[in-house]
Amino acid sequence: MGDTSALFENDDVVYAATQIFDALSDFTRFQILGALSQGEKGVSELQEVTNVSQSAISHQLRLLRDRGLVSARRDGQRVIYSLADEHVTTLLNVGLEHAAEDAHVEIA
Amino acid sequence: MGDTSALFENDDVVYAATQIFDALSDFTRFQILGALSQGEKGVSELQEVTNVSQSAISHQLRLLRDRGLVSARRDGQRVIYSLADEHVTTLLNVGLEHAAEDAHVEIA
DNA sequence: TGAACACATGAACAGTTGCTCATAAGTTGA
DNA sequence: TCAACTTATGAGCAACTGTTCATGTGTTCA
Repeated sequence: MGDTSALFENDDVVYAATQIFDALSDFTRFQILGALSQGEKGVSELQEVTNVSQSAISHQLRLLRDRGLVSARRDGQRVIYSLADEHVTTLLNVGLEHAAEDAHVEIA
Repeated sequence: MGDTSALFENDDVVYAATQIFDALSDFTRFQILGALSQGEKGVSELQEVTNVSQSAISHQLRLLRDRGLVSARRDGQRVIYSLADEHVTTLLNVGLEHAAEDAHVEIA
């Protein structure tokens, strides 16, 4: 890992970092991204995972699309979403691991 | 890194992860944590770094204390804050690196 | 073409967030 | 003890967030 200390002085970079973290800070979005980290999925599949309404999912997917975290392709009537950024997988895993440690949950 | 995929099904762990990310999702808090990642600091020093009011800093420090991300000790009139959790440093760095890459900023 | 299906979008609303302002609380030296 | 200094806190408020509800858009198949 490079020396990141100088990056703290670059407001644009700091802001961009906060935006990434913000995307991961909501329960529904985290679940969506978690599901997508295990493979691309359609909206109805994501709905099963998250247990919120179709509309709510779509709104969150729009936010994630706008921030460049997921990308979409159409397959007939369905729209298939996938992670647009490998970075996200890393952050999800690091965040989960740390949360699990704090909560004393064993990692396989 | 262990296999984290099972953790996505543990709502408590997922929620804990979102709370960590939430702490990192605000510009002021990110600056505070960034400054602290380079060593413990008093409130007035943090105020210089962040350029917001003393009250605003204190409110954010309270949130970070409540979430267990920073710890405080008194030194005379001053109160010295430091990171309570090594995890945070990792996340700050990973987030910054990724943000810098996205923004095509060179890392030393 | 039209009905059925899958997803997206806009408005509206309650809940939350981060700030300011005023003030309180803790510490030191005179 | 009191004034000066540093930090913390509560109330209040404008801005933002995540959801629901209603409806729109795009696609398939008969």
